Amino acid sequence: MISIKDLARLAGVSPSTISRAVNGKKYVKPEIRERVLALVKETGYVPNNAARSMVLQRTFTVGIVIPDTFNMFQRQLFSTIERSLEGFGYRTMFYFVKWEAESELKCLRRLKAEKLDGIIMLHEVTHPSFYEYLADGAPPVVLCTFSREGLTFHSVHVDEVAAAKAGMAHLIGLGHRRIGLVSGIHFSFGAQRAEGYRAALDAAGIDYDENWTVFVPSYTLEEGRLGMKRLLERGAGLTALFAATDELAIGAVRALHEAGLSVPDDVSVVGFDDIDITEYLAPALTTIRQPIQEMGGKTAAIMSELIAGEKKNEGSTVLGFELVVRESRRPAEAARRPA
Amino acid sequence: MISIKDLARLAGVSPSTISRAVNGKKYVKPEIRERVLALVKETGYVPNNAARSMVLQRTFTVGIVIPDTFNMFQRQLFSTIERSLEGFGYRTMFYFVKWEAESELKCLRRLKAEKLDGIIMLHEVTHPSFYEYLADGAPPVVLCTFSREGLTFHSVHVDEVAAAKAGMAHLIGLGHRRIGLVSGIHFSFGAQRAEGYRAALDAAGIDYDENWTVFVPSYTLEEGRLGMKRLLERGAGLTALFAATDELAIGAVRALHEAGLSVPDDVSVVGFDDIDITEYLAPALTTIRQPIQEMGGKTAAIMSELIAGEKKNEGSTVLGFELVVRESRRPAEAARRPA
DNA sequence: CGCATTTCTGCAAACGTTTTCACATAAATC
DNA sequence: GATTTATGTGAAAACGTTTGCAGAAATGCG
Repeated sequence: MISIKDLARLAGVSPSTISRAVNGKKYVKPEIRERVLALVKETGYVPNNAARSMVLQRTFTVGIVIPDTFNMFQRQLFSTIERSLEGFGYRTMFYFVKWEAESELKCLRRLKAEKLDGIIMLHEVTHPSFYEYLADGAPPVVLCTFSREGLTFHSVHVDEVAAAKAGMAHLIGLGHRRIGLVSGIHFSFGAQRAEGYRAALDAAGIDYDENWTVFVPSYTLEEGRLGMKRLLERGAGLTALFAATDELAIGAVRALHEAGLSVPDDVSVVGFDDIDITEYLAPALTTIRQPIQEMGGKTAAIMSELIAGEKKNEGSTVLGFELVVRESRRPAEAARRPA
Repeated sequence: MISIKDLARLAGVSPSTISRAVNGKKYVKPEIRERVLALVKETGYVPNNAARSMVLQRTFTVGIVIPDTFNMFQRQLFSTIERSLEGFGYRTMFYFVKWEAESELKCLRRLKAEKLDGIIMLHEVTHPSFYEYLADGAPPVVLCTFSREGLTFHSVHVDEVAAAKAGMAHLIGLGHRRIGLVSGIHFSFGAQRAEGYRAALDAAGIDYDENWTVFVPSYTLEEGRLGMKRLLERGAGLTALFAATDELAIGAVRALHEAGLSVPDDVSVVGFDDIDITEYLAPALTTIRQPIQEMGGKTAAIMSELIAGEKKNEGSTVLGFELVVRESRRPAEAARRPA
């Protein structure tokens, strides 16, 4: 692998001049610049990142911390962020972390070992020392899809409680009274969406029954299926289900089918996120759309401003959600065989 | 951010000793090692990666090149590889590349700028200079999910043609004769699966009709839908469809539904890959399973051996596939209304 | 033409590690 | 007790860049 010194020797100039030519600095004689650039192309020389970040004390790289089991929503989101960040001239480094203290600490060590320009959290870590680092020694931070009260980070997210309420309001508006919930025990959005669920029932004057809700350990297809099975075993006579994510909803629909029930003829289902696949399902899923493009773009833009020092490292950006009505719901009176 | 020198001053020893203590080398007095390690924990010191890779001339990092539009199969695959690589003590750096020469060249530059220990290709790039680099100046390379004839890289993949033939044989065995194909124009697997499709028809003595096949520009849900729509417009009376990926299959099923046709009552559908969601769909998708765990594990293992210098940088590992029969197919005589 | 700018160039220091080498001390061997 | 061997330590070089500084050459201006 060729270095700047090799190139300097080849071009008959000093490394300093090569550096200036390659980086498009002023004060390089045009003919020399040309010669150097030609040589660069010919030899395929690329400046070594490690050496560069060593002296510059930065990497032009933004770290993205994301659960290693990231769901389709997060997948679409991080792609948007990555593309957006690229537009701002930043590279992206992914840190997949598991739901374990050890994995979080490992991630933290890796974060510290790099001179990142910024960190985007797409994952709500739990270890206190992680937030300690973020608040203190770390480069600029943006939390995306969640916020953390009491801490002054920038965050970009929707109003989860209100969004869940809107989904529930839709079902209630269709005449449903006995509405189930499948949510997860992890991440604050799980609790917030459950809170929206309850608030909507309260607002409609519906007596809340513990039998209607189930909390699963992760937001996967399989957990959605298992959660719905548990709900079915209780025989609570539900005519509708609110799922905290589209994945859970898809799993739940499968469980209903396996039990011989139809969606939406027997049970209506509403999901959350509006991932790509929802509109290709049978039935296409009614869901709450999070504005993925906007979220990703905004997150990247804020990060860019933060790095440039044009913004203070705090503030909350709350984006709008949208109810997307598709095929998986039907008025309550049409429900033939409740679950 | 604290450096090794700061730590040396705090501990009252030289940086050399700190380095030895932190890296668990011999020749450090036990009590000093203890004192240093305590100090490391207290200060949260983590050695700087750039400086480290500068002197070591390596990064303990494997680069993974992957399409920025990676599908669910690739998503599951790279997670497996990442986890596996972590087990071998390697970090992972992702390079998302678009289907454009410029994007490939950019990726190439980034690859060169880093002193990676190895490169795993989950994406079949096209630019000649990319393969030139891989063959020449690059660290060890493993191609995963495809191979490249004439070039001596290690590759891990299934026999695509045989796998497609197996899927087709299943449909033909069910009595289907008029079988459509939706595949893509990019990546060699698109052509290979189409080749298997044709070979199966030939073997069964079925006259191949150009109207039965369509090639789409990418392997997305939407392209599957659009591809099937085009097929439907031709009115070729198909009783079955073979899709080159599960995503295409899901999109195609949607198109059939939109046309008022039932899967599998009117048209049987077989996909390829066996991504997670296939078994949760209605109908659950019959498909060819690629052994994702095994592929990822094998790829990581080979990479690890390659880095350790225990293996030559060539050779092909062909893994087995498996037909997974689910609900999306039915004997041909049962087909009520062909497409 | 003489002087003040401006443009160009190279030297050397710096970034934060690891490791070789030389040296000092302790332990083992005879 | 003298020699060999093992253990512990620090100074210094090296990795590949960028950039401040100083000096040289070219240019501008009266």
